[in-house]
Order: sequence, then C-alpha cells, then structure tokens
Amino acid sequence: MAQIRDVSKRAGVSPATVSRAYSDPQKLSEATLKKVLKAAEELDYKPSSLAKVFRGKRTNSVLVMAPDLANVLFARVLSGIERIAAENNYFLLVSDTSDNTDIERAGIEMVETHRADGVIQLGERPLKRLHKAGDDCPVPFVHAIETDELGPYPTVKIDNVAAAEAMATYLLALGHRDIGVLAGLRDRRVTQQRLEGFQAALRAFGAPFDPARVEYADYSMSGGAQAALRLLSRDKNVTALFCMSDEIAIGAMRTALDQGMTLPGDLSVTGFDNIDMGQYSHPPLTTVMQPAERIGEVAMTMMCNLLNDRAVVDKHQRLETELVIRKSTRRLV
Amino acid sequence: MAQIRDVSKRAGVSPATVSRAYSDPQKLSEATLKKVLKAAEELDYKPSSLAKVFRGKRTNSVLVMAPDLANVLFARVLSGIERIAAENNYFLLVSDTSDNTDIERAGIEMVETHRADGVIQLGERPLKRLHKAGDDCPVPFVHAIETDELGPYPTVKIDNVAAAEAMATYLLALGHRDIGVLAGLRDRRVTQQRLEGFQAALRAFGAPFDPARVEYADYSMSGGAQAALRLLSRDKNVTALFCMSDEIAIGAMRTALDQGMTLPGDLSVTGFDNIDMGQYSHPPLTTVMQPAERIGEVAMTMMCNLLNDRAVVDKHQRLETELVIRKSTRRLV
DNA sequence: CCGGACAATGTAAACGGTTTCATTGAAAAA
DNA sequence: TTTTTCAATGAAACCGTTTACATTGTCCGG
Repeated sequence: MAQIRDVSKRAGVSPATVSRAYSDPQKLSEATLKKVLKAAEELDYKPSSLAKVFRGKRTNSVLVMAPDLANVLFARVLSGIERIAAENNYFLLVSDTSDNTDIERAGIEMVETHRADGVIQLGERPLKRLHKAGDDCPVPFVHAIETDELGPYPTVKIDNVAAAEAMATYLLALGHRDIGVLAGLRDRRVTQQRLEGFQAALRAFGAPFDPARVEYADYSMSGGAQAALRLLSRDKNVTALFCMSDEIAIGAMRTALDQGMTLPGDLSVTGFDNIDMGQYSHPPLTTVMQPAERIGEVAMTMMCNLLNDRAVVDKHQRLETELVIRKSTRRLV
Repeated sequence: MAQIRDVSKRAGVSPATVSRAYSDPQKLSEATLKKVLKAAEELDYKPSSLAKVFRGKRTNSVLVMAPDLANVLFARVLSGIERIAAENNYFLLVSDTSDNTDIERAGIEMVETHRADGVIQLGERPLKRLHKAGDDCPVPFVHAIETDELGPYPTVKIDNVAAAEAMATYLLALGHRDIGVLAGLRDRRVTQQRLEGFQAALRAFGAPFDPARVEYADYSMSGGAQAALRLLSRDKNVTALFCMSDEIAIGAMRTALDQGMTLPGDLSVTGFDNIDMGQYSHPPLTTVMQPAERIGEVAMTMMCNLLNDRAVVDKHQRLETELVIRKSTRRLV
C-alpha cells in the first residue's frame, strides 16, 4: 500500500503538503493540490486512518454496550444510534454484555486505552466508577433506556412510571379491578418503576394492590408464557394482565389461548414497548409505545456533543410515550 | 494518563522492559516483572491499545455489515458473531448498510485504511471488487446468509433451495395443490432460490406452477400482510400459503384472520427462518429453522482463521435446516 | 581460566501520518 | 525602492508502543 511519502515523492512535494491536501485543501494552491491528487490517484493511495487516529488521539468510534443484541428493543435503539453515528462519521463498536460482569471495566477501559472515544450503555448494570467520579465523568458516557438519573452523565429514557400509570389507568377505566401483573426481571430498575406506576394508578382509583398477583419473568415470550401459567392457574379471578413488555404479553396470550380462554373476552392483556409484532399478534396488542429508534438517536446526539465539548443541553431527557390501543383489551361489563 | 515511559522511569527500567512485562512476561526475571507491575499499578498505567495497534498493524476488530440491524434474523446472526469475537478478543464494528450504495467501497476501505482487519457481510449486495480479484481476496472477507458461492471468499448459509423444497414437499404431502407463494424481495438471491426449491417440489409431485400465485413483498410483517391481501382477494382457491419468511407469514395470518378465515382450517400457512415469534403466533407457525446464531458463529470462526493465516477448511459451508411443524398447517381432506 | 552460549535488559528505529515552526517569495503598503 | 504581510510550502518533531539488534553479565564446558 502506497504511503504518504510515496505520494509526496511522486508529486515532488513534501509529505506535509500531501497531508494538507486531505485535511484542509484550501491551504494549498490550485496547482499543487491537483498535482498531489493526481499522484495519489495513480498510486491508489489511501491515508491510513489508523495512523491519523493515533496522531490525533481520536478514534472516531464509540462503544455501544447492549445487554442483548437479539432483543428487538435494543436492536432498534442500536439502529437509531447507527443512523446518527453514520451522519457524524463515527463508527460503532458494539458489544453484547449479556451476563458478563467484567463488562463495566471493559467498557471504560476501551476508552482509557484509546479504542473508543466514548461509550453508550443501554443496559442497566451500574457503572460504579462513573458514579463515584462525582460531577464529571472520567470518560464521555451516555446511559440510555434503563437508567436512573443519578450519575454525572446524560441519560435518555422514557418516564416508565408515568407510562405504566397511564396504561394501568386505562385498564382501570375499562372497569378492570382484578389485574394480574406480569413483571419483568425483579431486580431491574424498569421493572420497579413500572410496578410503581401501576400501583399509583390503583391508588388513584382506590383499588387495593395484591402482591400475590405479581409474577416475575425475564423479558421474553417464553418467560411471559410461563409466568402467565403460574399466575392463571393460581388465580382464576383476574380479568386483565398488565405485562411489562410486549414479549411477555405475547407469551401470556399464547398461554391464555392454550388454556382455552378467549381474548380479550375472558382476559384483557396489555404490553409495553410497542414492538412491530404487537400489531400482528392475535389479538393485536394494546401497548405503550416506546420510541426506541429515537432514544438511540438522542443518545448518539448527546454523545456527539460530549465529544465535541459542546454542552449537552438537556442532560436527562425523557421521551414521550403513547398509549396504543388495539384489540387485546376490552371494557368489563 | 500515565505512559510507558513514566512507568519505566519509576521502575528504573527501560520502556522495552515494561512493554515486555505485558507482551511476554516470562522473558523477564521474576524481580523485574514484579517491579514493573508495581510501578504500573501505582501510576494506574494502561497501555494504549491504539498505539499498540498502530505499531502492530492489527486492529483486532472486524467490520460487520448488515442490511438491517432491527431485523431479528440479522440481530441473531450478529449475536453469534459477537460471541465468537469476544472469545477471540476481537471487537466488532457494525454498520447498518440499509439503502446506502456506497457501502461496498466503504467496507473495503475500512480495512484498506486499517480501521478493521476484515469484514463480514450479511446482506447480499455484491462486492464487485472482491469478485474480480480472482482467487485471492484483497481483504479478509466472509459472506454470510445471502450469498452465492462464486466469490473467492468463504461463505456460510443454509441450502435455501433444499429447505424450500422440503417445506413445499411437506405442504404437498398434506394434500395441498393450490399453494400461493408470498415471496420476498424479487431481486434477492434468497428469494430466487426459495422459489426454485418450491418449484422443484411441485415438479416432483407433478403439480403445475402458476406464476400468478406468486406475490412479492419486502421481508416484513406489513409486507406480508399486504401481499396476502393482494393474493387472497384475487384468488379464492388457494388452500395454503408458502411464505418466504416468518415475518411475511405472520403478516399474512393477520390478513387472513382479518378476512374472517380460520387458521389452519381455511388456509395453511408456512414460514421461514424460525424466529422466536413463530412459537407464539396464532396459530403457532410451521416453518423451517435457520440456525442464525450458528451462522454467525461459523462466519466469525472463518474470519478468525482467515486473519491468522490458518486455512479455512470448509470454504463454503451450508448449515442444516430443519422443518418445524407446528399448528399453522393441516392436512387437506 | 577462557570462550561461547544464553538469559536479561537496554537502545533506538520503526509504524504513517499531523502539526508546529521556519522559510521563501510575491504582493501590498509606505 | 524598501519594508511589511501573508500565502504556500518544507523540515522535523511528535503520537506511544513494539521489536530488531546491541550489550552486559553469568554460567558452563573444555
């Protein structure tokens, strides 16, 4: 591969001039520029971005850590991040953190060792080192989706408690009082928040909250199916199921159907997130829309600001959610 | 940030010795090693992997180009790639190629310009430059999922025509003769291959193929729903729908249900890929399993071999598929 | 007791660009 | 004409490691 020196020789100029031809061409005279470009062309020269990056101390890439890439929601967020990244000429390093506990270290080290300029985290695993850093982050960091707003870094998410409350309120307004909850992983912040919202709605309606009507599941269809089975076989009186993700809801509906129930005749079911699938499930799923791509876009935009020392205007953004009413819920007569 | 020089000074050794403490410690005496490590610890020194990479000419990262990250199938493949990458200490650069036509160039340039050591492509957009390169690739390259096996680079995929033929055969064996086809994007290789398999099965059963019973859709649920609507309203006689992806099938089932048909009573439907959702659709979807994660794993394994100058044993791998019989199909009486 | 081999470490040259600072020459100002 | 200014370019240092080669010292066989 041709190098800058080869080009400079062939063009009869210094390496510095060739460099300038790429970094700021208007610094060069018309003639020189043309000469250099021609030589470069002839030698099929491409500046090694590695060398550039090394010199410049900027990798132009950011690390995205996601708990599960195969999960639709995260995939959509990633997709949003990607778009903004591409627009701003950043590359994305992605890592699927799954169950790995060393990930925290790894993520930060990526930037400490100059592999990435910053990191965007989607999952919730708390990064202790970032927290104790006080008000300024050791590395450019953005936390999205499952985050409290306690760290020194910017966050993007929806207002989970408000969204859950809205959904529960809808169910209550339809006349449901015996509502089962198919919660997500017990120790996840989102789970807690959505539960909180659910309870708030109950309180507002003066309805009691029965902890025995809560089942926990991982955020998957099979988890939802199993949790529904446990709940439904224990408690025949629930008329509605408040599920903390669309996947859980879809799994639950499968179980209900398998048990011979009709939907929403015997049981109203609500989801969360509004993944594509909800539109095509049977029955189509009532859910709350979470703007996943948008969250990704905002997160990456924040990162760009961080990296360019621009102030992040809105440090903790909460994006709007929206109730999506479809056919999996009905008024209780 | 502390540098190697700082550490070397504090430990009273040369930078080279510090370097060796990390790259091959057994070259150093017990005492020196301890001294160096202690100094490094005290200074919180982390070798700049950027500098290392620059010197070593190896980035230890590979670029993955996917047509659509939000698509479950690709997300799963990516997930498989990630696992193997992590095992081998590679990082993943991912880019969503979507509709961008300049991507070919970009991908190859990434390695030419030393941002990545190799590229794994999932989509089918043909890379002309690779093709004309003859028998050796200009860059380490692996093509997965939607690929012919013509290029000089290794490929992983399933045998789409055989799989489609198996599925169609199953439908024919159930007694179906009037089978509509909900194909994917017309110009995609997979689409062609699956259609070919379908036709082969018909031939084997001596059944005629009616091109008017083929509708094309993008590989999405909404595409499937629309295509089904077109086909079903034009042709009342089809007793089965052969869909080229689970998404298409799920969309089609929605349409059928909305038209008041019962499934599989009035219409048998088959999918392709075996995404999770198929298990939970209504009715559960008969489909052909495509080992997406495995494909990712194999692809990344091939890449590792390529990058370590190990021979790629099986240049063109075709992974096993499997018919998954569920409830969306029934015998025609 | 000496030369050779080897283990442990140091020296300095890469790696391939960018960037600061210096130089040159020509145009503009005096 | 002389001085000033500025645009265009070149020379060389620099980014932070690795590594080929050189050096030192020790141990061992002859």
